[in-house]
Amino acid sequence: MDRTAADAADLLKLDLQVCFSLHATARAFDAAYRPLLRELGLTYPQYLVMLALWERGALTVKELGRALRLDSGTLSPLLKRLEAAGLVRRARDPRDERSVTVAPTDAGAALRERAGAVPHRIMEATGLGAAELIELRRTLDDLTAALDTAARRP
Amino acid sequence: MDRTAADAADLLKLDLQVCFSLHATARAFDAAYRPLLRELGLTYPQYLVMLALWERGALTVKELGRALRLDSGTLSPLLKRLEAAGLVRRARDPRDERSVTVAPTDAGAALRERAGAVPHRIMEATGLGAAELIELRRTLDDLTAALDTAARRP
DNA sequence: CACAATTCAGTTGTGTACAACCAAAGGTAG
DNA sequence: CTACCTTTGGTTGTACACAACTGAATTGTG
Repeated sequence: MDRTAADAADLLKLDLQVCFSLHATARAFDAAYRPLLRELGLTYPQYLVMLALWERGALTVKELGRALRLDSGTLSPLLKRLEAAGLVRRARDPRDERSVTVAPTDAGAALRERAGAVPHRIMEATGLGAAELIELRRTLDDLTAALDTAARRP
Repeated sequence: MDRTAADAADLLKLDLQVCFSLHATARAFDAAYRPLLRELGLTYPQYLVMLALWERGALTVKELGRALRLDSGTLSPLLKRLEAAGLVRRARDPRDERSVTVAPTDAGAALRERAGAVPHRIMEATGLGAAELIELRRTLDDLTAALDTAARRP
């Protein structure tokens, strides 16, 4: 294989390598969060839901799904586990019985204090500065937007 | 809240936002691969296994796990599904009966041709050039390494 | 040789993640 | 008012992903 052919083959492998690296990093992040969240009795997606509720008070399942990019098939059982743990309350909206409003209980709100140390410890583990993290986030969001757009025009 | 306090709060949220963006991008990549791989009857992790086998011929479960960063609890059922689909063959290594060697069948090898178009179509969907993809991959790999190192020193 | 420690694949249990489908509630055109 | 359509949350089925454990095979050590 000559130089040009080798380069072309490498190029075709690039997307795969990026996708693979992406999954590896996502799992490494999970592994970093896991022991910290374990002390709170939360998984990472459950932590995301609690963060959204701490920030915005009460949300419907649909609003949570849009904010976290998760569908009802993922959220429904997750929210039932959080409810069973006594951290959130679920109730049909009286004005639209199709909607279910999710809100933190007192115990769920109290958990916020104990969760305060998590972000700092994770940021340390990344070994990156604020500027680099901001740049990375922008790159990832742009990439997600491009993939979403491509998915809608097949 | 004054400017400095707001900046500090934003900084603490950064790791979360990066981690969230990371998961979102990983899922967007999955969604981009899904319809292409569906035609081949593969999921993305199964595609990764087949790529490794196409490249290197035959690997033990342990070698696959190290290459793809997956453990036996994930690989065992995945490989059984690939075997049930007739794409790979599994056999105990006669020289070490603990090891299981996985190799593509003729059908598995033949699938490589049909998979040839996948990388190009994904790369188009990312909307990124080679240089940007290379840079992103380097950033992600560094980040994974930093998180792995931090995980080993708690 | 005997026997403890290690390696390797597999199993079980829990928790995402998504597609496909369902039922109830609400809205709308006729 | 009725028939249709959309919205919303839920359920089912399939497939990762990992922790914890099991059991067989191998290796190391006295």
